[in-house]
Amino acid sequence: MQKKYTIYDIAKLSGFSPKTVARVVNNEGNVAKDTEEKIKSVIDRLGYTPNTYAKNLKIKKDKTILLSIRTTNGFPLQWMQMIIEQVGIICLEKGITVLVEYFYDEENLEKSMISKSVNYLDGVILFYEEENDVRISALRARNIPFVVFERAYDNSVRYVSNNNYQVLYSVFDSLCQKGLSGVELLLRSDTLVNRDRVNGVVDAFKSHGLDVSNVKITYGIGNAESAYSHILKEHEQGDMKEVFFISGDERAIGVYKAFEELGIKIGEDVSVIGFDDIPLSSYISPGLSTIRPAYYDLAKNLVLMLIPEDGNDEDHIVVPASFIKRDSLQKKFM
Amino acid sequence: MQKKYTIYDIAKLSGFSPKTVARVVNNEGNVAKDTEEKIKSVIDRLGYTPNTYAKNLKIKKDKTILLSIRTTNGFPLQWMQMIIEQVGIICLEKGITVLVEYFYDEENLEKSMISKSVNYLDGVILFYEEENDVRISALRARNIPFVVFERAYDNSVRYVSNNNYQVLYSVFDSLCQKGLSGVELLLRSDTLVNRDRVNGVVDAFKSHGLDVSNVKITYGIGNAESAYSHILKEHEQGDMKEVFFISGDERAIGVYKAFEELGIKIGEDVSVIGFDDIPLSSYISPGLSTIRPAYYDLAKNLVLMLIPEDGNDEDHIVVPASFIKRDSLQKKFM
DNA sequence: TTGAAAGCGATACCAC
DNA sequence: GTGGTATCGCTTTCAA
Repeated sequence: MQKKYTIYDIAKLSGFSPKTVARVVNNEGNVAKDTEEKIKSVIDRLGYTPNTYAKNLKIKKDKTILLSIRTTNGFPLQWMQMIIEQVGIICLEKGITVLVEYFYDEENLEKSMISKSVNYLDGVILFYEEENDVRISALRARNIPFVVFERAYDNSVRYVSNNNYQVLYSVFDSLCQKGLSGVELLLRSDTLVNRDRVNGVVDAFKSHGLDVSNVKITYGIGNAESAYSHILKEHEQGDMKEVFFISGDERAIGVYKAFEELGIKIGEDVSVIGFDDIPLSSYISPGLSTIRPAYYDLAKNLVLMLIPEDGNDEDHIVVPASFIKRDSLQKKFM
Repeated sequence: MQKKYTIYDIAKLSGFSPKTVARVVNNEGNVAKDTEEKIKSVIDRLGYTPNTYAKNLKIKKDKTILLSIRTTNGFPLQWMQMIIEQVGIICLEKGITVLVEYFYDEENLEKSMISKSVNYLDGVILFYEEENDVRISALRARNIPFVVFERAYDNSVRYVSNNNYQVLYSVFDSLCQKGLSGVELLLRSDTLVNRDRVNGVVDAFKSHGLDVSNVKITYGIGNAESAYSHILKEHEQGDMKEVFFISGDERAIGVYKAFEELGIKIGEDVSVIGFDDIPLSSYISPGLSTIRPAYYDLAKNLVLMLIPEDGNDEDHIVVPASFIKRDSLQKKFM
């Protein structure tokens, strides 16, 4: 471990004052070309970099945001990784430091950055908000700005979300027009996000004068396995709709496996529609029709909510997603 | 925005000195029970938390590591997310702060934490090291400890890796014993990791006295799409092996799709083996046989290399992976 | 068990 | 263009 140099070391060795060194380091201008070169050469020689802590002590300059990810839902899902990557790229560009934290139980809150670092954090992005989320009360108590991904339970909480209602409405409006008889929605649980999606579908049916009983809603489909066994059971009971919407492309794999075993052809006998458009969706066979969130826009808005640039002051931002048609859709819907 | 309280505010309001407040905040002991209670109540009332920058200025206390992820390889892959999550959980437990950074081109190095924050970082975990990686020279120049995931090009660089050679050797040793005639290895490119894997397979064949020409090596299979089209082309040319090892479960989807179109039955006519054991692998049909890295152990060792606990001083740690047999394996190999 | 005072490494303000 | 100096909030002696 070698000695860490300070601005005073550079000042002494270059023969100028600490303030002038600071001017060079921070590109403040008002420095003679000659002076600048001399100072720079000393800096390079010693490999000096400013001490982050000292720099931010007097006046906080660096921006830092935290991604707080609840992990109780089991395996990390790919859509989240896609947003995280976009957030990372945007923040690198803007010089914002990104922290991540996998929050997995309430007792860990005190170990969390949320509890420890008030002055440190400029904002927090919360994934998987729950009702009465302990993270939110902690953030409020500490006055740390935060934003939730997907519509929040607490309406006073700011969020960025997909246009769940609208995109589902528009997809099913179009399918109804093309003769859709009925659909089953396979969902994890009765969350706000899913309520929006359900309402979109239901309203589309209504707008076509179709009976709402043609929309079958099934909760408890939290992973590919439960999707698989649900379809098998349903087939046995002989109560199947024509189209299956499954909230999460990863889980669609379970639906595919079930239909394959049953000898039912996806894209011919039935249609399957997912949500997320993860990379694998175009490579399973038949290609999975799905709803593609605008990952970059979602990420950008999440960051801007915490570190606003000019006049961003909306509390709720809804980002349009798009429908990607692939072969899992019956011909008549294409 | 409310006023941020300092240790002096707490001292004044509680009637004790800043030092005594510090003793309470940091659980240093040697404080009268009564004093402690009074001070704590003031702290709670005002929601005081220490200023991270001031705390670390005099003597650096907080531990911070950076995950540096190169993104030129396209979509984020799930295995990486699985390691990141484990790293996050381990660090939360240990009170280590985790930064992530998506590094996507050389020019961004100067914006990177690697360049900016010497005093700030206790260590860096590098994903997707390349030959003459600019990140490594920067880290060296700045004397920041780092570790690479998977065997490094530069042998003086510390790394944590899967036991690529050994696990492939052992898998193919067993398959050869059960009558394997030939295998094709579908790989992205000629990296060290893949060389280890290739050598494991080749040595297994040799140890059974089999001709090495039975091991066909194909590079350029970087995603599901290229796997798909490669298999189709190969079938046309009539040059197919019996077993396919594809480096990355996500890409196996392309192989599945191709065989399905060709009417070739995986698990009967051919076998497919992946690497990573991501969640979807058990739900595609037939279930994908694959090699499962010990994600938790990998993560733990990566963290310990940077923040050693007691007597960790190895430079290269190789973590055993395990073979998961599923239905994509022909019966004779089970 | 408690407290006073020096110092960490930058920045900002004001001189020159 | 350049430099002195107080200051940020906490920790660390060292005394009491």
